Amino acid sequence: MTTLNEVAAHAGVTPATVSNVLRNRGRVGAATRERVLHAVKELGYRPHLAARALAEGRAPTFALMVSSIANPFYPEFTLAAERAARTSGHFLIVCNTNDDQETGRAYLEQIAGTLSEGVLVTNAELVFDDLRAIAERGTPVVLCMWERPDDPPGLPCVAVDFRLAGALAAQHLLDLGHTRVGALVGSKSSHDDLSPFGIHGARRDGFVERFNAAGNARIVAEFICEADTIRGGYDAARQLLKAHPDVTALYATNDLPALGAMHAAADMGLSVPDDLSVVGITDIQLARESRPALSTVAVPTEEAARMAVDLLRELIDRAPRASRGNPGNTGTPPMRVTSAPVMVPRASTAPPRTQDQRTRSSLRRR
Amino acid sequence: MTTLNEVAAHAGVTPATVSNVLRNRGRVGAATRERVLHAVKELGYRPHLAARALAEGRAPTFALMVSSIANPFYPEFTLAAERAARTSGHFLIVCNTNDDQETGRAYLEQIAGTLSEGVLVTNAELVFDDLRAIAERGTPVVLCMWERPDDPPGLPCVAVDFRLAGALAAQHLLDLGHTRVGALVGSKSSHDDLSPFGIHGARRDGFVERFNAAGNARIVAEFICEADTIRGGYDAARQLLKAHPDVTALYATNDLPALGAMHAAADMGLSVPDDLSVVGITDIQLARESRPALSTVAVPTEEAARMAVDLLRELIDRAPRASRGNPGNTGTPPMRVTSAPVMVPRASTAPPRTQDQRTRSSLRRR
DNA sequence: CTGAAAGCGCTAACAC
DNA sequence: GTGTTAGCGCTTTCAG
Repeated sequence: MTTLNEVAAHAGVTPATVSNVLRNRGRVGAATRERVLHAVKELGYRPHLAARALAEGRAPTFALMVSSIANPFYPEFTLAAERAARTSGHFLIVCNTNDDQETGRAYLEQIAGTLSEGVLVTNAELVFDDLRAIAERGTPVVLCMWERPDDPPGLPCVAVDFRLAGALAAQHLLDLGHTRVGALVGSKSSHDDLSPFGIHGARRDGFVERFNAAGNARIVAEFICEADTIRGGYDAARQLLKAHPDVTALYATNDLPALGAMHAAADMGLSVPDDLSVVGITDIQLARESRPALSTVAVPTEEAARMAVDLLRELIDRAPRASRGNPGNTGTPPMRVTSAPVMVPRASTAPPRTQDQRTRSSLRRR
Repeated sequence: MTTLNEVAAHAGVTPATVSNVLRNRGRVGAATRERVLHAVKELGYRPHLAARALAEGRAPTFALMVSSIANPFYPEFTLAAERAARTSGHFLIVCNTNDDQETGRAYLEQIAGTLSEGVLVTNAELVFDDLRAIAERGTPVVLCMWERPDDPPGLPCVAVDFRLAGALAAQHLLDLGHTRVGALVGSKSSHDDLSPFGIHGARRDGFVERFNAAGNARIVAEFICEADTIRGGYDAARQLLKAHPDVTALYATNDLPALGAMHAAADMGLSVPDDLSVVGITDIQLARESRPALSTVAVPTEEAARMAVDLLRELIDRAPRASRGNPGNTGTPPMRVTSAPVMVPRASTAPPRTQDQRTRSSLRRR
């Protein structure tokens, strides 16, 4: 490994000068600069990032906490976050918590402020208290997909109006003429300060409110999705459809369960969208690629990732290492809100069949 | 931020002692150990990983290079790799190269050996030379999904027998009685020392060889998949099916294109598997979750990830930081081969229709 | 068993 | 413009 010192020796200057030319800091004479650059090239010098991190008091990485990168939403987010992070020379360390509090805690404990300059969190519920602690200790933290702009989490965050997303889904179904629908609502966290519907409370409430506002329509049933997966949606949808065969549409608070609901419908002999409409939330890649393509409320994932990284950087700049350890600015933590979600109608939703169409189709079931 | 020194002062010992108790190194008296531990707890001390990295000459991270984490194979691999890495206290830095040589190079240049103790590479083609350079410089590198066990890359690697995978897919189709099939072969890299079919050469050759070995069967057409995506498979399949409507089955060298082929079939009025069988390779999560579920050759992804991480660690131990800069052991680089891929028949493959069934079905097309 | 001292590779004041 | 001098926080010989 070749070090700054070696380069300096080779160029007949002092390490400080080399450092200066490499980072365009102090003014350096054109001649020496040439000599240094030459030596750098010749020796194949590459700065030791860990050493630099120590000296600068700041590491060139962000930690990104996700519940599981296997859930297709997160790779999309991760990709965007990484791109954004790279613009300031930061690397991204992925931390899969698997929705396990201990794992999340362990990551934060080790990484925050020591190997990572800041922390991006997509699933804050489980480690909320730890995040507060980290933040108070002076390491910037940003919650990346806060679901309720109207209810700030008490930490810096980027919020997406998921209540509106739910409302848009409801409106879409209403517009198509659906009056009896079922809802599959995802719930995993049992964190107390969240709605009884867990982390998808806002998505659920937005849907319910809007749908009920239409006098003649009703939400026939709500079923909890045990897991935010295709399988979870499949199981929940089967139950719901069995218990309430008269619904003409299903709303799911996330795309994966919505996709699962489509499969369930298919397996029960219902054709989507003719017999049953299905609408989800997020617009992950797969929603475009499923058959039929999933109607869903698109959420600005990339924008959220970019905003989160930007916010993180601002926090870092605002609280330079000088003030590390200080509680930092005591004002209310900043919140950014992304642009609004938008309904993306695709092939999984259609007007409900008329009564006798339904009768016919019902006969076909099972 | 509380440092080792502060803990030491608080405990009335010297930093060396604190370090010792924290890492169970030098023998420390039970009493002092207690005192130190107490101080650590009281002050909320957390070791500064960047500082430790510098002092130890080794960073607690691995870099994982992937072409794009958005391709669903990689998250699965990443998850497994992260788990394995954690067992030795390593974090994973994800490096999305987007199949761009410059990006890959930039990552390696910066990270390898300075912020990462080792490099895991899933897609070596583009940065092969750089990897060699890195390795020679003394930073361990492992290629994670080498496709041809019989043709070692000249770098440490974990190989999966993809030729066999192709053969298994062929055998499956043969067993079902297919005699006229099409092949969708993925190709992206144009690296010279690879087959004309790019990085999927082994998968293609294995299939072709086995299929042709059955005298009465033939591969009617091979089409190149421009992109290793659902869309790429969709486009290629459409073309192939249009040009060769008589094939009864499609083989794709990866699951995503296979999924796309199923969609293409659906859009062309062909039912899978009745009119057309489709088989892929890998067995990504999505293969299980598609409708119909995709028949595919399962590749031991998790095992590969684990083996890769293990191998990387061995290389690190073998070439301790003392010998950094030395070419290291000059023998031929180690290669590990995972257990064999296995055919997983699911709903997307079936025996071909008999002649008049086909005629009927053909009429339904368009 | 514990302390003292040197140094990992780099940056950052400040002097010359 | 360039060199000098201190560290960053931790590990690690080597003495005591």
